[in-house]
Amino acid sequence: MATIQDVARSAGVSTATVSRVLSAPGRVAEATRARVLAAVDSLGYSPNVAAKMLRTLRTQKILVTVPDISNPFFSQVIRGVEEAASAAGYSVLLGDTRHEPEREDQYAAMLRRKEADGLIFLGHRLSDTLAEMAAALGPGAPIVNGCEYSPALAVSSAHIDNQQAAAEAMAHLYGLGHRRVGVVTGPLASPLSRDRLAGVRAAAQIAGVQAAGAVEGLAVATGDFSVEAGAALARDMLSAATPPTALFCFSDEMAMGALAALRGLGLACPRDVSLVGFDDIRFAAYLDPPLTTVSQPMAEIGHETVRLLLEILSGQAAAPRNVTLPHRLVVRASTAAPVAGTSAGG
Amino acid sequence: MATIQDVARSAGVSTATVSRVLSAPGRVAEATRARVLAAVDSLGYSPNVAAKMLRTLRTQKILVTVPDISNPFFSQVIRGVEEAASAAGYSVLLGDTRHEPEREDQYAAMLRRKEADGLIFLGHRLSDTLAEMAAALGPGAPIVNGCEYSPALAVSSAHIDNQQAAAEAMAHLYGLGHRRVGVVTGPLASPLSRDRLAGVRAAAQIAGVQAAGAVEGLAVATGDFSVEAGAALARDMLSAATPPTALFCFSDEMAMGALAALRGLGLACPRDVSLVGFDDIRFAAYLDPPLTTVSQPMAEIGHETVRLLLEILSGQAAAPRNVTLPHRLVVRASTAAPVAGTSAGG
DNA sequence: CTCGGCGATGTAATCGATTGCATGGGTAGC
DNA sequence: GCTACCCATGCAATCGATTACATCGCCGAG
Repeated sequence: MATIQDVARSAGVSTATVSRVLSAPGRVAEATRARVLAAVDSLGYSPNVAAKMLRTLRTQKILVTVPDISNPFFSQVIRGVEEAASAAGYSVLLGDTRHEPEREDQYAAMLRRKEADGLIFLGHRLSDTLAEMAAALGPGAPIVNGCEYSPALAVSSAHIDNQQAAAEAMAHLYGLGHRRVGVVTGPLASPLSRDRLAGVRAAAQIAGVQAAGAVEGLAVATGDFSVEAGAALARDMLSAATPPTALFCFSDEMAMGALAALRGLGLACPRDVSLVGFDDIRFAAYLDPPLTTVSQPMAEIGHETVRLLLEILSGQAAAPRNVTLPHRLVVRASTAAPVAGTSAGG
Repeated sequence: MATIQDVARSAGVSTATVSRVLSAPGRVAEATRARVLAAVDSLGYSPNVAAKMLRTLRTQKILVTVPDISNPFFSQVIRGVEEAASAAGYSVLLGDTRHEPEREDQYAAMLRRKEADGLIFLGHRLSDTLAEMAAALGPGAPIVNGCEYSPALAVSSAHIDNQQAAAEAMAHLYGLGHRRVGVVTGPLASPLSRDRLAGVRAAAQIAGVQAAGAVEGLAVATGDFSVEAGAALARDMLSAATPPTALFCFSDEMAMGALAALRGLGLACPRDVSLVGFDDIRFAAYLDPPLTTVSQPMAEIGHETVRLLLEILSGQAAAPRNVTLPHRLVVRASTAAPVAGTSAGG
């Protein structure tokens, strides 16, 4: 491994000059620069990152933590992060927290030890020590939230308008004539779930006013975004005395579970039960029936979080920015008007 | 940020002693050690990784490259890698190569620059420069292959017995009475696909011998593991003059695509077409019908690759080891005996 | 002709740890 | 009581870059 010393010797200059050629090419004379560059690639030199890091306190690394990397929604966002990061000359340190606070703390410590220049966390949980750090450093804290937006944490974030998106999904169901809708949320500790639930309630209210008394109610169950939870909760809801005619799941994964559950109960989708998911993961269009869902721009969320982080790292961030990216309700075949007999109209 | 100097001063010892307390506690007297440790946590000291890295040439990082992180199979393997790595005190640098050679080279360069102690690559492609490095360093090269096994590359690896697994899947279909089977492979550049195909052929031959002339043939199409490819290729195969009565896809994703395609053609699974997938991703059991598939121990593959890499890094590896982990054919509802009329027996 | 100034380059301190070698005190063996 | 050795610890070189400051030569203005 050639060092900067070797290059300097081979080009007949000092290490300072070599360093300048590589980082501030303008400050060194044309001829010298050429000589140095020749030496650089004849020796195949590339700077030692550890030395550079020690000196500059910059790692060129972004730490990305995610509650569950095997969740396709997150893995698509991460793909976007990786893409944008590597385009900007950063590498990605991956942390799968598995929803465990100790692991969150462990990764938080990495950031505090400056093993990465910044942190992008997907999901809503930020370790306490980092929350303090964010509060202390203000907009300069190199921490960005992806997918979620927690007003309590004063950090930049990239996400969709979850409330609005959920309201649209519900409006779609009400528009089709559904009156009893079951909702399978994510953990309510997450603002994202609460926002969506708020959207759901707002839509229900509007629908109730428009068709006075026609909305019979909302069954709400709290899931954890997994197929298994979707299946279990959908089964419960659909086994109730007056089951909903439509189900809205806060993730496509849960919708997949719900689909399996309703089949298990001998019900058909959308004939007996309409189903709406959330995320539009790659498989949503390939389910049977193809899933109506809220499409999130996953790659774009990833890109945007990186952009926000780089903005902070370059010192240009005056205040946290919360970027709302566009979502889209994708109507496929899993939603339809309820069969007349089923809808016990008020 | 407290440095080792601060700790030394505060404990009234030299930096050498502090360093020894932290890395070779046995070599320092009880009383001194206690004093140093007290100073360490009163100052909240933790060593600067860049400095340590510079001095020791160890990064405590593992680079993991993957052709597509958004593929749930890979993301589950990565989850296993991350888990084992972090348990061993390593962090994971993620590289999504997107099947692009330039990105592979870019990450290969990271390893050569020693930005990570070792590389785990999922998939079959290893950049040329690293292949040379592996050849040159022999078993000492800190490179491990996950999921795949390429005899040409003398590197350690963790994977299942793909040939055997594919043969079992085919035997299952033949055992049910299928005679015309369509196979949707992955890219044949990958040994994994070739191994599975060899298993398929071997099984076909055995079935042919056992039930003389009964096996009418094998339609083989080459996919790329994606839902889209699965859908397109299945559609083609099933539209043939004498379509297969069963399909074997080399990934669950492609099987999902195939499922959608056959429904699109008005066919039912398993009544008209049986379907076997590969991987047993989390969703396989939730499809309609639940998918018969070859289950791979994804987390375990991840763990094992880390174990192999650590073995190399500790200098204990005398020769590359290729670890075969157990797979399991999981029979669910997507496979059944072909309907009599459909099977145009010889 | 001289001096100020600037552009190009070199010198050397510095980042924060690790570690080979030196040192000094204590102990055991004879 | 002396020597030899060992254990605990300190000293200082070192890893490979960056960069503030010093230096040198040259040019143009007065």
